[in-house]
Amino acid sequence: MWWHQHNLCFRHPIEEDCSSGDLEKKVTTITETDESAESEGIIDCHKRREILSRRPSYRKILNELSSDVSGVPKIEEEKSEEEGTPPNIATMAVPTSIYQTSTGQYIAIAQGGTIQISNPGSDGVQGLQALTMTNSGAPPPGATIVQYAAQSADGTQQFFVPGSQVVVQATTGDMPAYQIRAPTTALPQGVVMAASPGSLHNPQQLAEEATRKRELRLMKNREAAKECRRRKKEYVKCLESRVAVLEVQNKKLIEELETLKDICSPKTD
DNA sequence: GAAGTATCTCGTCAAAGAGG
DNA sequence: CCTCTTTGACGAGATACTTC
Repeated sequence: MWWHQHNLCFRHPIEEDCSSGDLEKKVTTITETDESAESEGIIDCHKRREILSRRPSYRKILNELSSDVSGVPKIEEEKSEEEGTPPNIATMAVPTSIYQTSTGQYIAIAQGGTIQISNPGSDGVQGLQALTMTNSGAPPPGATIVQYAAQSADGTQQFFVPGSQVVVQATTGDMPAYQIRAPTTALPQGVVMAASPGSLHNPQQLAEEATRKRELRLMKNREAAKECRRRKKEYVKCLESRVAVLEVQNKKLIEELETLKDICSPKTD
């Protein structure tokens, strides 16, 4: 595991005194002793271990590197795409339509089927969430009416968007979830069905809820994996460029050493 | 061109960290 | 303790490259 080496870098020998078996599975033990370890006994070893044993993320590692070495780019907190202008930001600049929900959130529907949801409390881009309609094609002419119901007891909210699709907002926990759905054929367009918690006792509905939760989890993990891989690539790139810089530095130092040697011990003919 | 192999990319799962 | 996030591991499919 490549990150084990990073743990080696961050780990302090004092950890030997308070290390748990679980921790040992992930961290290679440093055998050499450190004189300062004893003097630092005052420090809460649990706290220390907590800090040191944390599995470093690519973002943290790279930011650590970037603080040490100038010229190393930092991985930003929220970077939607690597090169160029992120598509959601670009579309955000010129949204086709902007709507406000009953809870005060703003929804921007851009060309290409991207839906952006922003919270009123958030400033600028940070509160934006982008959703892409998978089956978004050219919206039918005139289909720009948004209809939504008042928030139900469980926080579920639906509203129609162009393209005869439905955005379903389900506020489970503190993170609102949004889904793009085709409206059920049984319901006339514009009629909103919001499931109340009491109506979920039906086994079929429970199964549907479980499926929905699973799909949401998979979708989130899919995106997380993409982001993780992007960070990993960036991190590897960063390391490679750092190696290149250090090689040049090393070469220069060797040359300098040779020059100094020549000066100090001139050849006698 | 077909077959085989190597490499890449992506989705998913599981385990552990992080935070409330 | 629970939920969410992060990331290594794994498998499947796609693509590139090589050999015949």
